[in-house]
Amino acid sequence: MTETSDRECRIAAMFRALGDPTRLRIFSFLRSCCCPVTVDESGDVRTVQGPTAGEVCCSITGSDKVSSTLSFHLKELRVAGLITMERRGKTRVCGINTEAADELAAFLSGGATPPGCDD
Amino acid sequence: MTETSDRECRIAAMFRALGDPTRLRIFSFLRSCCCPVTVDESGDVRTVQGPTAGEVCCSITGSDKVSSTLSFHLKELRVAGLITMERRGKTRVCGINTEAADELAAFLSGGATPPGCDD
DNA sequence: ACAATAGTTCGACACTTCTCGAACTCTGGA
DNA sequence: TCCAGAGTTCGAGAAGTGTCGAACTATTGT
Repeated sequence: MTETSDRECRIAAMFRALGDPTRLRIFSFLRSCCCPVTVDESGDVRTVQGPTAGEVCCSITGSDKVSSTLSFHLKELRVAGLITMERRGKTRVCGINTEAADELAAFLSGGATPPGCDD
Repeated sequence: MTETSDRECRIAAMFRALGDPTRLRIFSFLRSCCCPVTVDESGDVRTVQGPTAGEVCCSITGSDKVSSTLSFHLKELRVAGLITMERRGKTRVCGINTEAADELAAFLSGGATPPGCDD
C-alpha cells in the first residue's frame, strides 16, 4: 500500500466529520447563521459572531440544554478543523472555518492536486 | 430533533464515503485518471473511459489482484453515488460521477440552500 | 463562599465499519 | 464443456463510533 499523505488524511478526516447527519446539520446551521469572522478596530481577526453551543443545540435538537452528544459532535467538527469555538463568558461561541470548507470544495472541484496520483 | 431531510442524508452519506483514506485515494485516482462520462450519439450518458477495478487496485494498493477490501470500498463509493462501474467483458470499468462531486462542492461553497435552517 | 448556568468529560453499551481469507459468480477463450 | 481471469460476497474478528446519564469544570451573579 503506497503511503497516504498527511494532507490526504486531514481531508479524509474532514469528510468523515461531515459524514454524520447530525454534524452535517450543525455545519450547515453554522454556515448559515454566523458571519465567519469579525475584525475589530485594532485590526485583530477576532472570532466569529456566531451562535453559542446552546443555540446550536436548540436549532439541531430542539432542546435548550447542550447534551453530551451535541458536545461530542461539536468536538469532532472542531478537531477536524471545520469549526471554531471560543469561550465568551459562560458560553462558547461557535463559528465555521471557511478556509477548511474552501479546501474541501477545491478538492472536490479537482482544483487541488490529486494526491499520490501522477499524471 | 427536527427531521433530517433525504437530501441531507444523501450528502452525509457521500461525505462519509469520502471520509475513509483508502476511498479518498480511490476517488482522487479516478478523478485524475478518467474522463468522467461520455455521451453517445443517441444522447445516452454512457459510462466512463476509465480504469478497471484491477487498475485502481494496482494504483492504490500496489497489488494487481483486486482484494475483497478494495471491492468493498468501491462498492461503498458506488452506493454513495460518487462513482460508477460498468461491466466490460471480464473486467469492470470505473468512472467518477462528476455531478455528485459538484453537488458536494456546491454544498461546501454555500451555494446550496442550507437545509433545515431558516434565515 | 455558595448556587446556578453552560458545557465537557467519562464509562458503558449497542451498533457499525474495516479487514482478511475462503468460497462464489460471471465472462471469455481453448 | 472445462478452465482461467476478474471481481464480488460471505462470515468472523478487531477496532471504531454514536448515544446516554452521571459526574465534573469553568464562569457569573448574589
